[in-house]
Parts: sequence; C-alpha cells; structure tokens
Amino acid sequence: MEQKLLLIDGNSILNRAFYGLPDMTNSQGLHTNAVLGFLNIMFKFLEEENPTHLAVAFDLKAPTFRHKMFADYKGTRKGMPDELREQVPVIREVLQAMNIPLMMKEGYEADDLLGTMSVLGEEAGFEVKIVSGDRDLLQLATKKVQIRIPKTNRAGTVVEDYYEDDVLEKYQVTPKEFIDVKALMGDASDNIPGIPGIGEKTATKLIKEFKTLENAYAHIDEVKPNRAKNNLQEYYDQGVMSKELATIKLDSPIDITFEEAKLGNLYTKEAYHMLKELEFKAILKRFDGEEQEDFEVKIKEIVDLAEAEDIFAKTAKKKEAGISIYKENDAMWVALNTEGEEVYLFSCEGFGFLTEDFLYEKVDHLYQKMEHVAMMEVKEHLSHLTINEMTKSIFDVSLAAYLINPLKSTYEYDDIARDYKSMMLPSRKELIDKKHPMVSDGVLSDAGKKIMGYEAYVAREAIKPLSNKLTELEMMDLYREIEIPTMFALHDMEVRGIHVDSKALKEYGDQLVGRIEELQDSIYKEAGEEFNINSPKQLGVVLFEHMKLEGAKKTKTGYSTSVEVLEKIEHLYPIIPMILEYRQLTKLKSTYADGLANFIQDDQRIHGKFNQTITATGRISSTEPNLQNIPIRMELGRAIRKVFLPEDGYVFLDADYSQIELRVLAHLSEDEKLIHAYEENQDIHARTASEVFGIPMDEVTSTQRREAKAVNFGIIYGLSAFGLSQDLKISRKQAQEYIDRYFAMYPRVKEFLDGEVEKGKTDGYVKTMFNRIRPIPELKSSNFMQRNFGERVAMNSPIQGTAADIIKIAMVRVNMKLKEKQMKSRLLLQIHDELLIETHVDEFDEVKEILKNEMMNAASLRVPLSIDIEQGASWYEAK
DNA sequence: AACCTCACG
DNA sequence: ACGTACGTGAGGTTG
Repeated sequence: MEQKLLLIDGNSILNRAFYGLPDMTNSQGLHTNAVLGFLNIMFKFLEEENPTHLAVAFDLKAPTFRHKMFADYKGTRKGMPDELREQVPVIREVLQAMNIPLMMKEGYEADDLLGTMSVLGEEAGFEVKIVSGDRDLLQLATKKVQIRIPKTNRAGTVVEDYYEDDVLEKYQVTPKEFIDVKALMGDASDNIPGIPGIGEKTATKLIKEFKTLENAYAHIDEVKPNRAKNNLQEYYDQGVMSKELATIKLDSPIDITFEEAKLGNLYTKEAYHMLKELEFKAILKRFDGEEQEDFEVKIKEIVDLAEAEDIFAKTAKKKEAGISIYKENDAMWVALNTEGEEVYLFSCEGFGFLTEDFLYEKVDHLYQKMEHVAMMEVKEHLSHLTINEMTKSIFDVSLAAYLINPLKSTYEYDDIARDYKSMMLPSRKELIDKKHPMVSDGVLSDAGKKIMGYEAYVAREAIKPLSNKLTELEMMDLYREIEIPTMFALHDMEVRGIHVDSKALKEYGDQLVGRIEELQDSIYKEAGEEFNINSPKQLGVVLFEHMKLEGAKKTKTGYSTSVEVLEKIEHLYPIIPMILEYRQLTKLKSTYADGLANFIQDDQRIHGKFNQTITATGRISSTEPNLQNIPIRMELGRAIRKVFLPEDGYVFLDADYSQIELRVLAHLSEDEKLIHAYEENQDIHARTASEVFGIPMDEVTSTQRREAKAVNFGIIYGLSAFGLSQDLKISRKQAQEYIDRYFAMYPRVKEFLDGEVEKGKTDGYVKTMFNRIRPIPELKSSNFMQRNFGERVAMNSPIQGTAADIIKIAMVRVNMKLKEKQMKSRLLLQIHDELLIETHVDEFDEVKEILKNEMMNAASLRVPLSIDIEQGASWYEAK
C-alpha cells in the first residue's frame, strides 16, 4: 500500500479556524474557538485522506528572517489578537498529547519546514498532502504533492485542491513560476514588496512570456507595458529580494523522522484530559469507551410505599437535599439525592403504590423540615407545592447560577456541573433524541433516569459552591429578598393569565386583511410585477434594480429595505408608503392578531411565560407569547389593546414609573443638577434642553426639547455621537457638540459613566444598586468594536439593572400585599416599568393606594420615584 | 439555523 | 479606519 503523508500548516489553519468560528471560551475563560476549529479541520482531513503519516508545522515565535527584514518596510506585521495568541500553545500541547510530531525550528517558517518535508516525503515515495489556508504554498505542488486549501463559506467548508496541473490551469503558470509572479506583484500580508505598479495581471503576463524574473530583466527592452518596464528596471533589486523572500526553502533542517510521523493512537489519556478541560464534548466522543469515564450516579428505584415513607422520613432529618421532578401526561417521577452519588428515584408510572399527590406532599414536607432543598427551575413546580415567599429552604439552582453569571443561555445540570464542580456530564440534549425519548409508553427511559439522577445530584452538590459565590459577591440578599419572591410573583401571573376577547381579536384581524389585500394589489401595480413583498431580498431587487429607485443601501446579503432606508425616499415614490403600511399591517396580523389567538386557552385567557434567567441586566422576559411588546406607539397597533379585558366586575389599573432610568441615573451619579430637577418635579427634558442650549426653561422650543430627550436617552444607552446623530438625523459633529455640552452641564454624570467603565475593566463586571452583577468580557477584547460595545454596556447595565431591581421589588410587594389581604384583585403583567392589575371594583381605591405606596417606596433614592396610574375597561383605555 | 425586520421598555 | 446606540421575542424568508 502506498504511504501517504499529511502535512498541516499549523499557524495558518489555526488562524483560519480563529476567524472562522465565533468567539468561544471554556468555563475558565480560556479562548478555545481556534483550537476547536483546528481539530475539526484536522479530523476532517484525517478521515478524508486516511494518511499513514502526519505532522504539523508551526512558526516559532522568534521573529524570522522575512519579517525582521521588512518589519519597517510596510508598517508592522499585524500582531495576532490576544484571544488567538493564548491558543497557540494550547493546540501544540493537544497535538503533542496525541503523539502528533510538531515541526518547529527557530529561524524557519512553517512554510520552509513544510516545503522541505514535502520534498523529502516525495523522494521517499510518499504521496504528500499539504493542508494550509495560505496560497503561498502553491509553489510546492507537484504531481505527487497536493496542496489543499479549506475555505469556509456559508454552507460549510469547501476545499480547493491543487496538484501541479491545477495550479497551471488556475494561474496559468507552473508552481515554480508562481514564485516569480509573487516576486513581481508582491504580497502585502507577507511583507513582500514586489515591483511597484505591477499587479497580478501584469505579473502573470510577464512570467508567462519570460518564465522568470531574471529572464524578464535580461529582456527588459521587450517588457511591456512601459510602466512595468521602467519599474522593473528601477526596482529590479527589490524584485530579486522579493523572489528570495517568496521562495520557500526546501533544504531546512528537519528534526523529525518519518518513523515519528507515523500515525499512531491519537486518543491518549493525556489528550482526553486536555480536551475535557477545553470542554470539547463533541471531540471527546471520538474516544473509546475506556477513556469515557463518565461520572455515573447510582439510581435506586423505589415503588414501595412503606420504603418511600421511610426514605422521606430519614431525609427530612438531614440538612440538604437535591431534587428533580419530572412530569409527563399522567405520570410523574421524583429523584432525590441527600449524599454521595446515591439517588432515589420514585415513580408513579401507571398503577404503582406511589401517587403524584403523595410525592408532592413529601417534597413539600422536606421544604418545611430541611435547611436547603435544591432544585432547578423551581417556578415550574410551584403549582403543586405549598411553599411560598417565606419558605427559607428554597434553593433554586438556576436562579443562583443566573445571578452569578447572567450571560449564559442555559442553566442546565451539565452547565452547573461544569462551572461549579468541574465535572463534564452528558447534557440532556446528548442523552435525549427522537430514538431515545425521556419517556416511552409511560415508562421513564434509561436516559430519563440518568438525567433526573444527574439533576438531583448536581442540585445538591451545587448548593455550597453557589452559596459561597453568592456570598462572596454579596448577592445573597438579592437572591433571597428579590429573586426568590419574584419567582412567586411571576408564577402567579402565569397561572392567572389575562383575558382576551377572541371574537374581537378575530374581527381586528379580518379588518386588517381587507386593507392588506388592497395594498398588495396597489404595490404590484406600482411595481409592474408580482413578487413576495415579505421577502426583503425580492423587495430589494424590485425596488432598487427593476424600478431603479435611488437611496439603495446594501447589507451583507443584498439591499436593506428597513424603515430607515424606506422613509428617506417615502416622499419620492408612491410605492414606498404603500410598502411601509403593508409591513405595518402584516406585522400586526401575523404576530399579534393571529399570533395571540393561538395562545388563548379554554378559560379565554392567555397564560404567557415570564422568564427570570434570560436577560443580562436582570429584567424579566416574556414568551409564548411575548406580552411585553404589545403595540402602543401607533394608533392602529395600539387598538389591539382593546381586546385585553378585565373580567366582569373588574377594571384594569395600570401603573408605570415615570422616567425611572433617568431617576436612577440621578441617584447613582449624585449629580446635584439632576437631583434638584427631580426634587422640583421639573420637566426633565426641557430642563436638559435649557442647560444644553443655554436658554431659560420657558424659551425651550419643542424641537429643542425633543432633541434633549434624545440626549437623555442616549446617556442611558452609553452615548455615542454616531447613535445620537442617527436618532436625531443630525450630523455627527452636531451630535458630539450636544454630548459635550451635556457633560459640561452634568459633570457628575460624566464621572459616573467613566467610573463604571473603569470598574468594568478592573473587576470584569459592573453592579446595580442591589449588587446584581453584569459581567462584561467584551471590555477585554482586542477588537475595537467589541470593546466599544463593552463600554456602552458598562454605562447602561447599572442603570437598566437598578431599574429592573426596583420594579421587581415593587412587583413582589404589590403581589404579596394583594394576596395577604386576600383581595380579589391580581397582578397580571409586568412590562419593565409598568404593572397591570386586574382590579375588583370594590377594591379600586385600596389597590390604587397599594400601587402608589409600594411602587414609590420600593427603593429609597436621592430623588423621588414617581408613577402614573390609569384605569380603564380595557388595556387600551388604561394606558 | 441565520438573517432581516419590527414590536415593546 | 473601524461601524454602533441599551435590553428583549417573534414571524417570515432563505439556504
């Protein structure tokens, strides 16, 4: 069998992988995307080529000949970003752990080592494949040496392959001549100067004609065009030097032998442990069973009533337990862990002796007796438990983990185990698929048992590390006093739901359809063709190519057809306002009219979900459906609020904070002017206008007030001149002037914002008034944009987050007050700075008092909190 | 699944 | 020179 040698251009592939994959870190904060990408590419080629030998070449860090020589020639070679730099030693170690030989030599580039090795390999009778992201290596192609260049585009990875003939076909020169082409045209990225004025076209033409640089010079009189001739004459020395630089050395010292490069067992213990630390789960799967030392819990199944009683009785005497509850249809399971790896699994599948009520009662009892009962997502189980805001033993693992790092997308047991116990467990997603469901035929599957076992075990194991971390970050009060009670308020809102008049909603939708069809016809007529107006792609082509409208702006994939673009040309073409209206109406129809209708339950109410572990700032999020983005700004959309109705005998009371974020800013910054303005209950936007424009309050025009309002908003968002200029449609210079003047008038605000950015940089996170943290990894990024973003986040998060804390407190207190007093009125919705109460008519005044009281006193700030309350027979009227 | 667009605070 | 306002969720199209 023929021997095959696979050579990998380490730096080049690592580089490709780094830029090809989104930023990624393991739980230690080590960047890992380049290493993962590299390994994936390597495995892909190993599988495709099935080589007998393998080696990877790297540049050594020391500056090499080429770069030293031209370090000043064309600026400096771009240093690699830190996020990539830290991954270089990692991939080397991983490869070494896999027994893959590395070729590295001071004074030689990876290119030179690859070139030399490929020549040696070919001479020794190998078929040679070189994998690189770099076209420079094409000069190494022969009939036996193939250069393979993987390219990532959308769709996946495509590989360009080059034997000698392929180079000739694509570039019209042989691999050796390719060097001369490069000597003429130069290569900025490689600091090869080339000959000025000669680009790829001319270079190729000259080399096709003269074969080499030297020969072209020898026949300088025949060189055309004139510019090339003159420059070649003048810069010939530079050309010779460029050729030298462009030539890959084929006589470099090679430290490894073919014997060493022989492909052996990649899947070593060391490699396994390294990959585990890198948290490359998918790659770990390649390792054989022996290496898969997956941690397993010992599950003991209990179906006997007496035994169950006994276990729960004994458990109740202990301090801590971890529990997992799973329900599907009529069956229900409970996993319980109190120590070690032993997990009891109680099931009431079908006709067991254990019942659902029994198990919930037992769990409830544990909450009364034990110090800590740990579970994930406790809110999902509250309907069956009697625990309440006062229950001290509730330990919600998901909530605790969210507070410690609110940036994660999931808080499942495997995430918790990895982050707080350094354990790599198979995830729910890995254990469950279509072939392996959680439950089949009413019986909990092996995968299901495993998952529940892990959940109970991890929940208990996580109590200490999570508590310690919360204490260390001084977030225990936030957890106990705000988040746990908030969980109950959210659960109450989910259970209550909000009444929607489905008939009125249907009528609203029907009324839209008529107008949508009219608009569609007019648009087709205007465009002179029929197309899918909902497709931005088709719409862009119709508007800016077929109809040749001006004002086209491109996005990555085509033309932008966003409102900002269309509004600019709204008055020039009749089709544009039609499209804008069409967009508006179809949005209302699909997302709201039809969308909401799908969620109306048998009780004629929509029971949306309120999520507590989603946002980075501590806000609540709303899904299935989203009840926090029901239209209000435009009248037509706002009308949909007429279908949200209180029950008979009730009215809506809607209370919202007035400018809570600006008030928070006044408090946090301690700016006396701002504080004073709020103490005096002044019109804050007019006041800002007066300060910024240097005019008396009563001379502020409406335009000036509007602009000042935008500045105030901008401050909260982490102001940029660009953003403000966009919003106000003024020049960036003008916007910058507003900002400068604002900060001159409110110096403490400036100090505060700068201070937050500083804190973010030193601590890695910023905090709210109630110690909620928001980590900002972007502040450490080497990417300008990312860092900028991080700075804005550092300015915004303490403000938005503190406001979120305050309304959570108010929400909890209002909800508890209504429950304590056993009132009929109930809290239905929270929309960031607003609470909606379905208020019994007999309780109207009392509820209003409660709202005022609890909302205004939720936090004590340097400025008063102020609220607006409205009432109505529908949400529309109450706003 | 990614992108665009747009609804809200 | 870079290309941006902060925080969300959903529907439609397209690959």
